[in-house]
Amino acid sequence: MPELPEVEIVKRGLEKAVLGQRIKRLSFNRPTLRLPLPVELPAQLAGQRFDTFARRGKYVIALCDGGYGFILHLGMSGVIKIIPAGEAYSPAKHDHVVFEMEDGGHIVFNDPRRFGFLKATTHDTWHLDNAFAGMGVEPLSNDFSGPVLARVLKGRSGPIKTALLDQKVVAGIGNIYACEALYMAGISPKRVAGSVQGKRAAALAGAIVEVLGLAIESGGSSLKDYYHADGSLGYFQHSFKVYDREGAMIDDQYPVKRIIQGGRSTFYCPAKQR
DNA sequence: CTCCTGTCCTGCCGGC
DNA sequence: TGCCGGCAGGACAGGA
Repeated sequence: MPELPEVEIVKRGLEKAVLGQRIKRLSFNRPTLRLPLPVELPAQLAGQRFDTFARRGKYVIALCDGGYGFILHLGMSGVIKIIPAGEAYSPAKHDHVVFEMEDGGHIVFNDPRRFGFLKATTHDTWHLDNAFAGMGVEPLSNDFSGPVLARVLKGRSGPIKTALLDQKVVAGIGNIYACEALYMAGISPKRVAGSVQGKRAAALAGAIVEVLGLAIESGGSSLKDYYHADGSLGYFQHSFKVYDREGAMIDDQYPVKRIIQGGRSTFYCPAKQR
């Protein structure tokens, strides 16, 4: 579920809550998520301070002053919960990873479907991790533009919607924001990806930047200090134009349709997207 | 290379 | 009320 905006909010929330704070203890409540949890990590991180949080695509990178750290992916259903110092932490179902901070606060990774994972890494090597090999341009960086998008789409014969979900094309876009950006740009999800060039590519790049930026903004502003009352980070109220709105009317007359592409739902408004 | 399918796992919702 | 099928925001492997 978490796409780039939600992951960005998680990263900012962690910065706000525990940057510079010392970890007292890290514990795992099961041996494996999507990948085995790194058994060496609790010993590496005990007593260390968080000194860096970063995001690349849908990944959060967390590093400590001792040089060790981890790369986190929230999968489909993962959330980070922050329980501030002074509040009691009561373990909940699917709390798989628990950081107990020196000040008494807790950071918890909860993931019912267990598609998420956590990998050990270091300050010096995290950027070399396989997770980032071949990953596409960061859409909110200065490196992203219409011409750049046009270049990575060139020659692709599959539909544009499916291409946008490929993390090698653009980093961090998932099913929701692929649908929303295509709607905003007026481009049909069924259009051949390679035909999104020139003006269309510029419009789509602009729409991607806008829709991701707005989502981060609304997440940041609608969350008190970036976390919910229950402490969970990573979800916030969105208002989507087409996603999950099959049958809704655009301009009171054009219905939103749902189709399947690459085994996943696509929502779009045929009358408004070509 | 690109594309297509299946798979991992739990929870929730709608229909009967 | 309960049971069952379908579907869910992701990513990767394997085969064509």
